[in-house]
Amino acid sequence: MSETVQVKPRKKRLSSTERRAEFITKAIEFFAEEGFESSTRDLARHLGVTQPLLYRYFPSKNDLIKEVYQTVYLNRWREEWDELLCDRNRPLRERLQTFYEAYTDAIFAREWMRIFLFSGLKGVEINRWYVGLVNERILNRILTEHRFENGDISDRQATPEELELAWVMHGGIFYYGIRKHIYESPVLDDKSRMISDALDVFLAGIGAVSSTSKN
Amino acid sequence: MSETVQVKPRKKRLSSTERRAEFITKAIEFFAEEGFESSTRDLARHLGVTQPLLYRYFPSKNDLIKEVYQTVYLNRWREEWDELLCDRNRPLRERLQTFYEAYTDAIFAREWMRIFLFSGLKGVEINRWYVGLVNERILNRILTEHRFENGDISDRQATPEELELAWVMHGGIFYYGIRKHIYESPVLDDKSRMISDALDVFLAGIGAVSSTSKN
DNA sequence: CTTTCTAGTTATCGTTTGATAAATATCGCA
DNA sequence: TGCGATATTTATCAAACGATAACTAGAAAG
Repeated sequence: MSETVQVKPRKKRLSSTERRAEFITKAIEFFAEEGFESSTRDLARHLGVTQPLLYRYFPSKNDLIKEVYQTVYLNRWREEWDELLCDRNRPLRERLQTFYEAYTDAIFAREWMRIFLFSGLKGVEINRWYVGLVNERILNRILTEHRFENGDISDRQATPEELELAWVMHGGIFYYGIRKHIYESPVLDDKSRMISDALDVFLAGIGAVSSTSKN
Repeated sequence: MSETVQVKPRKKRLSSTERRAEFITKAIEFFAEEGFESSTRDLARHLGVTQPLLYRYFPSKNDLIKEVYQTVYLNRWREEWDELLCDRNRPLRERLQTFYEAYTDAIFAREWMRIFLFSGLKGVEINRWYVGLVNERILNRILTEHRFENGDISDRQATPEELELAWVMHGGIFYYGIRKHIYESPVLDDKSRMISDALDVFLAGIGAVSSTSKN
């Protein structure tokens, strides 16, 4: 008989922190697909290890989930976007196109979208925090920049109606990601075009709305 | 001692089918809040009965969940909306305002929104079916009616770009419900105003987009 | 009042769950 | 090569899970 060589697909042994990071990365994949109620045994199978090993790296399932949240939510926002949105050397339309293309590149990932909604349904704190971030770092800035570009030099706040309209625009773009990654429904391939149209429509409409007072 | 009267809070005994319907109604409340992974014991507690009783009305937990889906999804669409959207005696703008106010009255309910998203994340068939319904009975009709009102008598299909823009509008409105019932974030109180602005913006922009061909 | 039917409860089964302890395998290093 | 440290597995626990069977109560029919 030909000698059967025992193929060991064993990877190089990683340092403790690297292994931990690998576990979190794969836990994100797993929980994004199966939801956070899935069992630690199924998770361990997805990691290719036994279930009790998880408890050497994380004190409890809930602690692991918290780390998943942290990893998914944090470092998603890029500092350069703050400057981009406020860069008055470039026309607002152009800034918004650049921003939304980069932003949706970052968040329109299956894992991020699904974990965002899973955590939203659970009502966890970090989700609410993120909604506040969108409000302040994106929408209010857009409205401020729009007022500036249209010569409104009063430093008034955006009206609730203006803010709502910005949310409708933002939500319309965001819903493209929901349709694609949650509903798994076909969407227009050309994401840039979708963004472009959404922005055209928004910028054309925002002036009319903010200057109109309805009862 | 004053005689302690045994207060029996027992309701009138319902017929089997009525009781069943009551269980489903309360199961919708429960699952909408806690998710479908929650235990039948917690559900029974919410119903004020013991857990095995559930199995007298439903063969299994999964069968109960299916009935919850059916009840929540079905009969949500009103036949009159089909006629409303296609009623060419009224201006499209007015039809859309009436429709979206009624439609959002129907779906912007905490239970519906949450079960819709829970089931969407699980990828159940009925959710995909509903997305198709929105596509055909709302968005494609809106685009057809818009073409008609603007004198485009060719019976061409809507372009993918036009359909996408309709989805962005619809998604923007829908996202108002997500923010309110999933994120539990404050939204503009005046829902009619939100719809009105979203429609103004959409109808102003759709013409420009459909007549523009970008590479 | 007694009988009958069934909505409802109590008791319990086998499985799965999160978690722990003890045993083993494998690496880094002298 | 052999030793100590640590990564990983095997074995196991108590609690919670979906589900079933056997018992009980309470209304309806005679």
